[in-house]
Formats: sequence, C-alpha cells, structure tokens
Amino acid sequence: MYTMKKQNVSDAVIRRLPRYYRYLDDLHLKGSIRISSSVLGEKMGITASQIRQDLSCFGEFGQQGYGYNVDELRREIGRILGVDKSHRIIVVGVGNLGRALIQNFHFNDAGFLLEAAFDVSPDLAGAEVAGVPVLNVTELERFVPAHKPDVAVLTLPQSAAQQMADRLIGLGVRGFWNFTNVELSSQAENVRFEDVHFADSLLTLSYRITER
Amino acid sequence: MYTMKKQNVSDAVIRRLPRYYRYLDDLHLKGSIRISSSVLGEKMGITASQIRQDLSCFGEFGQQGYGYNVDELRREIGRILGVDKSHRIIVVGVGNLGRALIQNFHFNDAGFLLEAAFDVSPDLAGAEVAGVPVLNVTELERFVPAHKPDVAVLTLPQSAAQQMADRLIGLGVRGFWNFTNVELSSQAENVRFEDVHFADSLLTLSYRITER
DNA sequence: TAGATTGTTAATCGATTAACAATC
DNA sequence: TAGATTGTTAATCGATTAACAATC
Repeated sequence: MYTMKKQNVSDAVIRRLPRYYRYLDDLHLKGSIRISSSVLGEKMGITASQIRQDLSCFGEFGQQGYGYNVDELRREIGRILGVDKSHRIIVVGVGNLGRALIQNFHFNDAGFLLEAAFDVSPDLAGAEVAGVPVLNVTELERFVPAHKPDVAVLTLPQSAAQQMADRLIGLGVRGFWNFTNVELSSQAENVRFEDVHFADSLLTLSYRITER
Repeated sequence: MYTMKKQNVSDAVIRRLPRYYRYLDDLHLKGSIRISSSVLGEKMGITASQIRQDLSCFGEFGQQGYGYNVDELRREIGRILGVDKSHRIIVVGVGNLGRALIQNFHFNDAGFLLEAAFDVSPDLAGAEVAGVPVLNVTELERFVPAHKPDVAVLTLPQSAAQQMADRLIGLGVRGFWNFTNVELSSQAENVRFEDVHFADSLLTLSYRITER
C-alpha cells in the first residue's frame, strides 16, 4: 500500500510516473499478471534500477523473487498521481482548442470530472459541447465558489490569460493546465501551473531535424 | 556567429533554448537593446551561470563588460533552433485538434511552412481550413515525394498512428509532432518523434495538487 | 582607465546506474 | 531448497552552480 516515504520527490521522477502508468495500463489490458523491473525496463527503454529507485520514493510494491503484480502496481501509481481523487475541472475558453479538448480528451481516464466550460462569447452561453454546459465567464463568480473546481484548463487568448488566472485564483482555483503559450505566475500559496507549450515543443523538434 | 561547438548537446539544454528564444523575443519587442546573463537569469528564475554555460555549447555570443545584444542573441538562438530554415510541415488528421492547430497555431513563428492537411474523410477532401488545402490521405503518395515535407503533425486516432508514421517514413518524412498520446517508434535512420502527451501533462498536475 | 560581464574551468550537487544482501 | 528479484546502499555519471582570469 502506498505511503509517502520521501519528503521531496524530484520532478524527474514525477514526470516519469504517468509513463509507468500508461505502460502498466497497457500490460493490464493485454492480460499480463506480473512483471519484473527488468522486463518493464526493457520495454520502456530504461534501466531496471531506475524503476526500482523511482518506486522506492513511494513505498514497497514488489515482492522478491516475483516482481510486481501489474494491476496492483498500476493502481498504486494511479493513487500516487491522484487519479482516484475525482478532481473537478473546468475549461475556460471554448475556441477550437478548448472544444477539441472537451470533445476528444478523456478527462475521466486521468481521474478528472469535467463540470463546465466558460467563454466570453454570449453566443456560446447556454450551449453544450459533448454534453458539457457552456456558460458565460460572468458566471464564474457564482459557479466556482459553489462547485470548487480543482483545476482550470486555460484555452483562451494569451492577452487574457494572466488576468483570468488571477481571477480564478481569487475564487479558489489552485491548479492550471495552461495552453496559452504564455508563462503565468502568482504569489498565492499552493498554486500550480502546468504548461503545455506547443511552440517550445515544435522548436525542439525543429532543432533535432536541422542539419548541421 | 553561431558555430557548433559541442558534439553532443544534452537534451536539458535543448529544451531550454525555446524558452530563451521566447524571453529574448519579448525583450526585443519591448525595445530592449542589451541584456546581461544575470538580469536575464533573474527574469527567468534561473542562474546566470546556467545561461552562459548553455550558450557556450554553441558559440560566443556576448561581450565582456557589456552582455548580449538582445536582437542578435535572439536571432542566433533562432538559427540554432532552425527557425530560419523554412521547414515544410503537413497536418495528418483534420479532427478538432488538427483543425485547432491549423487555425490557431503560428507555424510561421516557429519557422514552419504549413503546406497541406490530410484526412481519411472524403467529405473533407478539397476543402480548405484557414487557407490550407485539405486532401485525402490517398494523395500522400503523390504529395509527399513531390513536396518533401520535413515534419508531419499527427492528430489522428491512436489506432492509426503507428501505421501512418511508418507510411510517412517510407515516403521520406523524418520528423513527427505526435499528439496521439501513443508512443511511436521506428528503426529508420534520423527519424525524430516529439510527443505532446496531454494525459501525462495533466497527470503531473494532478500529482502536484493532490493532498498527501 | 575602472567597472562590468563574459566564457570557461573547477567544485558541488543531484540523478542514474550498479551491486548486493535480504527474502519471497 | 534454489532461483529470481526486490529495496537499498554505494559508485558513477552528468548537470548545475560558483569562481575567476580574460577582456571589452
């Protein structure tokens, strides 16, 4: 059973957890019952040592001579990631990207409940996208204190991003999944920003395909 | 002037370059002429040492006692990233996400020329999205050898991703900007995959907002 | 010139890998 | 039991930070 062991788990470890989770999910779906760190490492292209070292940050999930139970380890990592918490999430900005996420992204698989979307356009207010109600942003002051979403997905124009983040932080939101390609900041306690910087990502690809 | 110095630049350095590029672009737009590593470091929340160490992988861009010319350094980093190369790019899969990227993402700012988009649906073939022609995927065998795109954006269903990657690699594509949340691989030489794993990103945010 | 700041070398820190005793 | 594999400690490797001579 998962019990926090290390005080400070490094970012490198945390960023590897979702990948472990994906691989274990895959193995589970394919019917695998057990796996050893060496076999998993080979599959993932990393060392068995790293897997064992990473897992040891959170507890002891294996058994000598046997390895790990796939489904058990999968669930433990899910728990570590908070997948079992049913975090609540809202989308702010229902343009192409916001709509794409609402329609295609499996929030449930990551343990999130998508409760509503918000947009400045009065034309969108009252509509639904894939069963998710779209409200006017003026409703935020009523909705957020009542529903206490944990995370806001920011898929709105850059120019409005920081101001909207401040507004939502004031209303109690503590997590931001930021697609605006702008760096946001806040003095407030316990606020977390996770940036998805498309441009940065494409530029690293550009670097790697550039002949030199 | 930028000349390659180090043989192997670490991934950590490469992933910081786009961020330098963004900050310098910003400073340039705001009219800054010069900047020192210490002032830039303070702005970015990193050490001056790291900036100087990173840049030293590629050449000598500063001047003792003065610092760096903002516009010059910006252009040098752009060159390192390949922004000046006018790489050609195509989008494969014109669903919500593909459409969102075509309509909203500034490929030009990253030095990419978006030449066409492809989809399996006959309904979309012949249409245009934001001025970009949409062709049927059957046209790939004609189009790719003729236009030699450097990168393919994969915004199609997971189930078709690896097969499409293999097909495009066979036609000569060497870079993949992969939004399918599935890990792709290839034995072929010089093929590069850059993954944008939405789920992984959200799960790390989930971890960080989870109370424990 | 004097002050500032670079590029680089050396020191430190942290992350990855290897090794192995413990044990299922 | 013997073989396999863990969790952890120790060794190695790489990345970050500090220090400083060179010099604009």
